[in-house]
Amino acid sequence: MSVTQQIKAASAESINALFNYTIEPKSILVNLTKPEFEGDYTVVLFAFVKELKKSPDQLGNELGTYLVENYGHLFTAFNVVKGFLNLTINNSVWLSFLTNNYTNESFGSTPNNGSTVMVEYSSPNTNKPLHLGHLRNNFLGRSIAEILKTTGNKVVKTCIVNDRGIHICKSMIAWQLFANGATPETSHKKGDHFVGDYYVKFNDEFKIQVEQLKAEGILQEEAEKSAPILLAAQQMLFDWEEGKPAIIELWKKMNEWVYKGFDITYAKIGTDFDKTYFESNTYLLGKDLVEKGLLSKVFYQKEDGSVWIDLTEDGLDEKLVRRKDGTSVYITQDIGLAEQKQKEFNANQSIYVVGDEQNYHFKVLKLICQKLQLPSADGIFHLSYGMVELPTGKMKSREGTVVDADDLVDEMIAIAKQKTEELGKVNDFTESERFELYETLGIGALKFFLLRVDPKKKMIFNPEESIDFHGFTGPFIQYTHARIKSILRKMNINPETPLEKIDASVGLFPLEKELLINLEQFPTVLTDAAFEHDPSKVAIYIYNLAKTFSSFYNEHSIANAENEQKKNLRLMLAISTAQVIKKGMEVLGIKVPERM
RNA sequence: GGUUCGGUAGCUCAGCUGGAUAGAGCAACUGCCUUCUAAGCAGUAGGUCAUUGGUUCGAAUCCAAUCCGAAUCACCA
Repeated sequence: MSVTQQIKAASAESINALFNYTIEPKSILVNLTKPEFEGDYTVVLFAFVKELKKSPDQLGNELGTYLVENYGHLFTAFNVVKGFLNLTINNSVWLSFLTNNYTNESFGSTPNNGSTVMVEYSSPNTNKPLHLGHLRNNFLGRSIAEILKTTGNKVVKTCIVNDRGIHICKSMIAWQLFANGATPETSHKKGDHFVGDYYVKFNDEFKIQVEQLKAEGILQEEAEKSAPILLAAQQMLFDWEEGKPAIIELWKKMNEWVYKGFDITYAKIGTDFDKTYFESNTYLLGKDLVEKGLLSKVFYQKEDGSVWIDLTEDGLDEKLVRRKDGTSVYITQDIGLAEQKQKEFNANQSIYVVGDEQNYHFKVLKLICQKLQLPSADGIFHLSYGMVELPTGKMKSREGTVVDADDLVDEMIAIAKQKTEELGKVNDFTESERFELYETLGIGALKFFLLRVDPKKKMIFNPEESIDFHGFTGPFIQYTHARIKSILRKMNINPETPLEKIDASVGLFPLEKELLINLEQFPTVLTDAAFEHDPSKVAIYIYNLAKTFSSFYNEHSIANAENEQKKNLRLMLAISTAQVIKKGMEVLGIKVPERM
């Protein structure tokens, strides 16, 4: 039980004993005491003042007295300011916490809770390379999966590859028309970029053809529908669905190029999946569910044969689930895939990491699944995240305003290299050690930058200003870790080094206590982050921990502590901090170096 | 137009289940490397928490209205 929980429980018990009045421990508000007051934690009493018919001061004094008298192992002193009961925690609480956990690798983890969670993320299209938006998606998905793992869930990471459809055919037709048989190898390009270039090429050509048609007096709208290259792409999609061998072969070949490219990017940014679904295999799923829905009258058929669901009673619109020609639409595939996943993994929860532009879609998806009474329905959770925008607005692939993932990653690594070399700290590193460090720092800075913000909120990225390495950043935290490791190396301390038990009378300086209070909150932060599906909670916490350590480090010497007891205390604090930083950064997918 | 989300320091963001004088980082300015790594530390300055009204002991936080911005409401995915 965390210290905060203990305070709540003790307060509830005490109020019951003193006033014969029952309150839920959860309903008691406990905060950290503001620095300008004496004490560690503060119980806010206003909520109970009226019910207990006491003045805030009276209540505070009576409760404080009772707590110190009966829970002396927890509290040593109290004071009351207005309606705030400030409590000083017994140092032995902090010391036993520290000695019990400073080498405990599972500190922060929750035991297995028996539940299985699926996390679907990344979900790329195979017609263009990954961009900054995908990076936010990948980092979020990966991090949420790790957070859920450490908090006791079995996690299955999945990816649905959008490998078919008109957008794929667009790059295929452009390649046929303009490539002259060129391949990624002959043009020395990464496969996903190579294919993406033809997608751009399609759009360029499309625009030209539309202009030509307009010059011939055809209206814009009509021209956009009848541009020959678009018609060719549509024919190609038809041929693909028919299984025409030449088209299938081309489709396979081009997708292979893209996958090779993705593999390189994924390996670099640390993305992986337990199960990958391909839309070309799943797009027909859900058709039987349409039939079932018609039978159970969840769906209805219009005169033209198309099938719909009426969601107006739920405050939404009517939604199509099958076209009049019998082909299924996006939502139907998703319903089918949801059922498929349920059959395969029987998960308690299924999290979809998808941008907030699809909020409506997922609302509808969940609602339809519930109406169809699919067992997976209630477990559907859309982890909706905000778009990454440029100062000039939204990124648009067609207008070339996207920030390419590979370019950005390379740039970050290059900046890390430059900054590190300027500082001259790695002169004795081998070539491969250096390269590894630059990757750790560059990618760490990028991941932290994208994960430190509340996922729900859109965020702005300015390509003109490079991502910082100072302050509230990944490298600052990595640096804190490296400094601790450096101290331990110099003092010849390793994980097996036994440290003497610390006497309760040792006394704690404010910064030592602040560090302890911070460290003790780690498990709570992880469970909160899991509950909220919010890695930024962890990022902010780890930053504050590193910041507190830096202040502590500057104020108090470890190697030259006042006495042996203090030296051991500070060593334990340092070891514990390094461990929490490492584990916290790990769930964010960020490595921490031993040296930098 | 309907629905949903957002507006906090010059910039990027915390804080939002109501609690003490609204916090960080960047940028600006002052100090601190002969003592465990200065990617650091300590400090100064910077705010009408979009606006107005309401709820109450107490509102950045809850409610209403207004202004501004975004997403979405496809037989696209």
